[in-house]
Amino acid sequence: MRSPETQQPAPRRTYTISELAKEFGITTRTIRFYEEKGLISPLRDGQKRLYTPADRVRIKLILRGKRIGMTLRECVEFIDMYQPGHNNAEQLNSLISDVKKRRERLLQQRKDIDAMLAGLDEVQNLCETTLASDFPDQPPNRIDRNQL
Amino acid sequence: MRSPETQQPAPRRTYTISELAKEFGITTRTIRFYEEKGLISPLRDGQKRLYTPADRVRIKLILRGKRIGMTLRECVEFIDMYQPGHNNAEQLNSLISDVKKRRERLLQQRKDIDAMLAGLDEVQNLCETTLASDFPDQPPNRIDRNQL
DNA sequence: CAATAGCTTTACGTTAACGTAAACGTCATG
DNA sequence: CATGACGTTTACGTTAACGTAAAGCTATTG
Repeated sequence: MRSPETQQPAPRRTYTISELAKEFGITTRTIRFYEEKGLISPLRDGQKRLYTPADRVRIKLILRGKRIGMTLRECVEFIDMYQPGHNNAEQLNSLISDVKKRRERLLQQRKDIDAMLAGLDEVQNLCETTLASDFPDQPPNRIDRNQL
Repeated sequence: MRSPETQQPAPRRTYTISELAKEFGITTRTIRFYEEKGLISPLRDGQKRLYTPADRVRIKLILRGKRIGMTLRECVEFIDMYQPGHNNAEQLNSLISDVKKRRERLLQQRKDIDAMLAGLDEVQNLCETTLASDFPDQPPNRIDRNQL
């Protein structure tokens, strides 16, 4: 019944620091810095760092947080929300409270983004109509706005 | 025909630095810093700075940019997209190109935010079901998830 | 008129998030 | 065996975005 295909690929794989750096477009210095700050704790093969898939995910989450302007500290806080480890009701309620606050901030950020996107649409339309009316000779490069 | 009501409220009003600081929850130092960096150029009443509604809007836009992790430089770049001043076709096409790049980044950020929001929902659900099953005595504070 | 409140300039301090450089280990390879 | 290619630690440098403090102008108010 347990055919090999149904088993997880068993990601026993590990990564070197430069592999991850290359994959994520960051420097090894950055990865070591994150370790310095306690955001990741890779294994060691002798002196060399070995990164598990879990480490890789953490880095991914960190970079995602950074893209929306979170500090490293906030990134850890966010990631830590995923790790249970919380037992009693008080901690759970506290966590729920944190989640709610963070959600509010994210919703505000999404509002901000939507407003900016709308602004960009306006600007682009204005540019294109201006181009079409003032420079009818060279038609603007066709932009497929439906690609979104 | 031009009844006073149809006229714009004529926002002749100006603001002091501390008024704006209070309104936006920032310090006067921050506002002066933005001026230092060329992001705003308020008028002067003698020695004192006087901010127009336009200045106020710029600050608003700056803070909006900052909320989604833009640097001050990026904020100016973004705001500058709104100011035409661009005449020839080359500049217009360049601006369109910038707009497209910025849009891509914003869309990526929105993806990130949505992913994080989904994660938060999961965490909250987990917390609440855990609370409900492990501590049936004290029911969790009811959270109206439909408020969104 | 002295004090308080609010504004100004100048300038040095601070924190986060790395960059950059030096100096060294280690393993494969021509 | 020397020479890269890759890894390591240590440490100082850098930039952005302000904080903080000092010292002074200016208007009103008790």
